[in-house]
Amino acid sequence: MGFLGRHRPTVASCPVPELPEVEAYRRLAQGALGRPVRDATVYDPRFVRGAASARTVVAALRGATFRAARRHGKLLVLDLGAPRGGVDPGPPAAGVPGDGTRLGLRFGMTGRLVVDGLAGVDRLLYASDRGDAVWDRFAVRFEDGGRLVMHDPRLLGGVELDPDESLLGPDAASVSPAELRRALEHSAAPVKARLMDQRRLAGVGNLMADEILWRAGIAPQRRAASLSAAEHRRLHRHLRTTIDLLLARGGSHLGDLVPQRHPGGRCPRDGAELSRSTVGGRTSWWCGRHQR
DNA sequence: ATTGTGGCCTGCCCGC
DNA sequence: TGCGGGCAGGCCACAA
Repeated sequence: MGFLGRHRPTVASCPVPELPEVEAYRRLAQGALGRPVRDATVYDPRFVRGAASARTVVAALRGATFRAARRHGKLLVLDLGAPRGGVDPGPPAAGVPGDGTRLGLRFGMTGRLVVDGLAGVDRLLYASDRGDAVWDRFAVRFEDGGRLVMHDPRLLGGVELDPDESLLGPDAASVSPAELRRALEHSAAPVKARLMDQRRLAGVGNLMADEILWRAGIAPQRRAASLSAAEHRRLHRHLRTTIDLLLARGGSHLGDLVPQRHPGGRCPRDGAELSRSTVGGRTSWWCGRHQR
């Protein structure tokens, strides 16, 4: 141990919560549907985001049930059903803030979801593997005794009552070519920054952006508006196939480029040493030989 | 309006 | 051996 680059690939072999991880959490959360909530606990008030206070969030949950688990980009939305014996409010109006019918879960970088003791993702990059209850930030206790827990050492995630889903762009897993083009055209920003802008396109984080651009052969610092029609098509194709691949493999860290995102790392395609720089405020790795 | 920057938050690993 | 600093990245406030 100790020589340059030895530890980094090891660390990078653990997932960061991006779209594939949140999709795994969504499936996990389906196991929480239809079960009456006995109580909810906010262990750290900083974990509650948005206008509603921790007290309001807890009040909205007590006696309710989760009726659906949806994913929009990296946001997991749990639709709240009526309290037991109450009048069902009917289908929720997605994107309407303030109606008290939806609970949004964000995982930041180190957040994880645990339902009845089962984690949706085995390990997290930069998150401790220890399941210390110290880092439980929010929990829902069901009448049947089970629990839904959000665990987040760094508090970069959070829960929000009635998150404004209209602020999110189209979901990256189903974005159409025209939608992707609209997210990129006329922009002087680097194409990578635009891909990661959740208002334009929801679901792509730093690791996936590097993987997608590497596969598409497009340099991350290229101005978004400078992409040709052929590059738009190529980027869309690789965006969709990369997401499908990572969903199938089960994690955003399971791309081909990710293991090489460290000093001395080489392009898996042509063997060139990868370049590193900051693009869109994030550390970016790319191949100067084939990404143009 | 768009685009860029820094701060939040903690664990880990480095050099001193 | 301990300590300080850099770094990881999603998201937000803020500046230009």
